[in-house]
Amino acid sequence: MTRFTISHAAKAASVNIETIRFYERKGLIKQPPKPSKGGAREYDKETVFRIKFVRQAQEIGFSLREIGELLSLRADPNADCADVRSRAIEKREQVQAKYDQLSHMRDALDELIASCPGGGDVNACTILEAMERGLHRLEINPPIEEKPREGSEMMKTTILNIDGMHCEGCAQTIEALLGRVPGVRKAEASYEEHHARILHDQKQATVADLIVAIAKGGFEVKDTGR
Amino acid sequence: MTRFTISHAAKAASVNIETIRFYERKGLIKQPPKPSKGGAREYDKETVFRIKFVRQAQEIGFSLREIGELLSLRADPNADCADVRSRAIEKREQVQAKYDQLSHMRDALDELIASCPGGGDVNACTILEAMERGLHRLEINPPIEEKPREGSEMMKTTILNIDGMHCEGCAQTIEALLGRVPGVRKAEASYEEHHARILHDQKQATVADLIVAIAKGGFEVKDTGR
DNA sequence: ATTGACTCCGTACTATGCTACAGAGTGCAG
DNA sequence: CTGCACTCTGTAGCATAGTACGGAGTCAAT
Repeated sequence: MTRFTISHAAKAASVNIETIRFYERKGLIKQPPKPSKGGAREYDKETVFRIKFVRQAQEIGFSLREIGELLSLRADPNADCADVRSRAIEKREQVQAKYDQLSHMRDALDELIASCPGGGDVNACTILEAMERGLHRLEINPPIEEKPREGSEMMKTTILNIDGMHCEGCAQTIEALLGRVPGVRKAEASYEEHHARILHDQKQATVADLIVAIAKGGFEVKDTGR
Repeated sequence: MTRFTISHAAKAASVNIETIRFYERKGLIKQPPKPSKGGAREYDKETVFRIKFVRQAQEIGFSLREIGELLSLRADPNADCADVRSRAIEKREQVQAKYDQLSHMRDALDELIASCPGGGDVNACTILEAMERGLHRLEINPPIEEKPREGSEMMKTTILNIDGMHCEGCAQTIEALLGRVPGVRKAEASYEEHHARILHDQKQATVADLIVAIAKGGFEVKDTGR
């Protein structure tokens, strides 16, 4: 395993030495112990990779606190699976939101580039106009049709058989995931029986919505019970 | 046109009043003049949209300086088309880089979610491992094969007829775009003759590479001149 | 006319994320 | 053994991006 002094590690990760020490103080990376034979601390390549990850995550708009949260996600059997899973799903949603935002901005820039000075599709002259037009197109052609919000409720209980639960915590995760779906009134998941029982308004939350929410957690719905 | 007082504008854009004043001082938004009839300044909905844009752009990792650069891109016929275009292309590349980064992180999170505690594809236990595995997969199956870097040079001059140049500045943009392609030794673009003459190493920069580079600027290659 | 809810302007304070530097120690090359 | 190039520790300074606040003014309702 390759060993680095702090200055080599800094060079390898393209950061200032002081930045490494700063991250150590912040707890983002652990300070390697002083070798018993004396001399300088030895940094390994995993730590260098960690530092690079921090910089990359900053690049896409995460704060050091958030990056700490990302780094603390460990899916090992000793960790609380439900907790890790739900934090990872939350982060995934944050990433997805940024992703959509970037995609929108990229389209706006493309339009702007094509518009100079008059070759463009709708001839947007500023990035704001291009962004707004993008939003407008979304409104005219919504990618997913709105759920009917008005009208009478259609409450129903659905039972879904689920694969992939490994502990009671996973069942709790599923309950949390289902609870967040609009239109779900009550959700109970059982690890022993590998299923979930959901009371939901069919108008707002379809069975497909429930399955999608569960799939987001990496579980698989085998069938709708009996 | 809807008018807002500063407090309404702040509420509409979900920011603090002081933040609006701060952005005014930074030149990100212009301070509306005091109405001649006296009273409070009136903010329009375009300004509110501008503020929201600033927040969104921050969310995806742009600094206020960079956001100022984005906002200053105007593709109107009076602006220097070459300058706007090349700055827009630069921003587009920044956005794309972030986009790729996010996509990679999302994949890593997906793998992590699926791994808890043992269901995953390769069973990565931390986001770092998942990221590293992602990189590794890229190395095994590179999406684009490496260009042969070694071997003798094969210099050649290619002439491309190009549509969409509107001014001498656009020709300069095309030269700049071509100049950035590895393997291009010399590039000359002419607005009057609507073509570009490129001296390039065919081993490193294929004609297809040149066309792609030009297309990035929103221009169209009609044909390879005679 | 007074009160309350604002606006306006300037200045001061804060958190985050580095970056620099002083002063002491350590290891090894010449 | 004497430099020299580092390391280590602590503390101080800096840029960015807000946030707070004091004091004066303005408007509209009671």
